[in-house]
Amino acid sequence: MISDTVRTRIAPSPTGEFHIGTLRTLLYNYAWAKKNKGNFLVRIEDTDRSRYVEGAMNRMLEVVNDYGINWDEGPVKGGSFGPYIQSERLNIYREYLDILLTNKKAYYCFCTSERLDKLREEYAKENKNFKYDRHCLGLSELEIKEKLDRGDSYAVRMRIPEDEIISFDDLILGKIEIPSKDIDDQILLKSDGYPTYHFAVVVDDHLMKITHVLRGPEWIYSTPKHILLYQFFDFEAPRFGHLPNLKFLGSNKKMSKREGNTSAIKFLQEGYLPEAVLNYLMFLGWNPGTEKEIYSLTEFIEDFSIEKIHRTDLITFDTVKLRWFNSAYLKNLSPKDFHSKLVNWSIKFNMPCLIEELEKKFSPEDILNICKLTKERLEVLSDFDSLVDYYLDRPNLDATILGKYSSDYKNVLNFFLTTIDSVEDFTFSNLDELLHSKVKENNLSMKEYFMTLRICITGEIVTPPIIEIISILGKEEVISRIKNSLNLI
RNA sequence: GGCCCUAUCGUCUAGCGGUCAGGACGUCAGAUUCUCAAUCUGAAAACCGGAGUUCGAUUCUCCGUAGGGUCACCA
Repeated sequence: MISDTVRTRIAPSPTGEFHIGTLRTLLYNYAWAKKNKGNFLVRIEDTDRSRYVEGAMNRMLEVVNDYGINWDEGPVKGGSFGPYIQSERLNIYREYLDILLTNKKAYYCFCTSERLDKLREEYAKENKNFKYDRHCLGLSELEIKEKLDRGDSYAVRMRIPEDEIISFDDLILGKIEIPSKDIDDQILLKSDGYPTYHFAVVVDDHLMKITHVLRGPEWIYSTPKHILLYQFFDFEAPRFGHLPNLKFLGSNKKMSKREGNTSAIKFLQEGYLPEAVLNYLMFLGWNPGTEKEIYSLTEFIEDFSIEKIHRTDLITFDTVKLRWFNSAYLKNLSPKDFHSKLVNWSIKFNMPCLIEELEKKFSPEDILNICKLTKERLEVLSDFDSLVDYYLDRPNLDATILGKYSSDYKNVLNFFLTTIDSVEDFTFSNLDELLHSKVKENNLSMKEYFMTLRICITGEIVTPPIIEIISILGKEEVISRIKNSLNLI
């Protein structure tokens, strides 16, 4: 009997960057385990030595950690079902392989890759589906022993039953039936002594007591092989659920590096908040059936259910909507939290950020004000610099732009110069009240006056409210900027 | 090509035989404080096609069509 405790896993291969699609798969598995008060574990599937990338495992674990996901068992951390790295479990696989071999559920194959390639060519010529011709199945015990003793290179294949319908009840797609005659005698042990994915995954999921497997759709067709292996061993199989693939907008193939950013860590580097990315990812194939859209991880765990996962083939990863989620999270931050996220982001990812320069020049209080004004206006943290440069540098003034908003900008600037010069208490509320009433009482155009001031102070036509900005810059600086402008034009 | 799977606004989706087919992003228009953003209001925008079942199909069945997946000693 399979364990009552729900146990799920994510099993990445250390062959490169942790994929954003893998993060969604992880999220669903994690949520399912946590919803059921179960365990979620990380296992590293590094049986392909040719694609192994040094250091990739640690980077992957760090990414998962950066996204704020905690796993209960895994490499480094450990657990009672370890080791959690497949290359450290070779003796275990060998042990289980021997069971299959003695039960004649698997057989040695001494075919060379040359022979297999030739076979494939022949099949292709006749437009037939490739299936291993079981050339080595007919070998006698003696022949096998001879070849083994001689040290011939070999692989081990599983013996797929001749004519059965293998069916399973997919948690998402429902009943799936695949005829065994369409399935190839899958290699279980490669000639380098490492198991293939199909073999290792079954042994490990069983030994690690995995109860539910939510994975990408590319596994649908190999699930019968896994089911068969469970049957060969007389193990109870976990429940499988196959998720829809992710693609980029405008493409109809699953996300590839060529088309855009597929690396989970890069989103954080670009200045997306982990919780925003996670929130967006939640909705790529799942929906609570209500109108709630902003989900924390905890809330997601609460509402998540496998039944609500969408049955479809391809889902568009839409960066525009991701940006919306991110800006929504940014807006919700207090100025203080925004500030610390910004600083931490800049430090962690070694991203250049003007916040450092700003802190040298402005008081902590002013910094928080700058944060308050800025967080409403950016979608990703990396946009920050482009929104605050005028706090540090005086603008290069362009008289033609000034002329666009006022035919008499010198007068306007002189008006502000004298008015501002007279202000004693240089606070926002005071300035706001004073400047507005002055402009009004002289029956002047608000737009003309404030736009001219804005351009003079910042050099931009789009900024937060200009009076907020001058209250932060301070009287001295503002007067100096206005005087400077008057001299230039 | 064989096999498996899928099909609602541009995108993510709600819908589980009877709905003015709902929401969100995006787009457009209006309101609003000095510009912008935000906010609020409103608009345009979808059931792939054809048969069948049914009093009635977006919903069930079949056939097309389109798309995805898979056919490695990769995962």
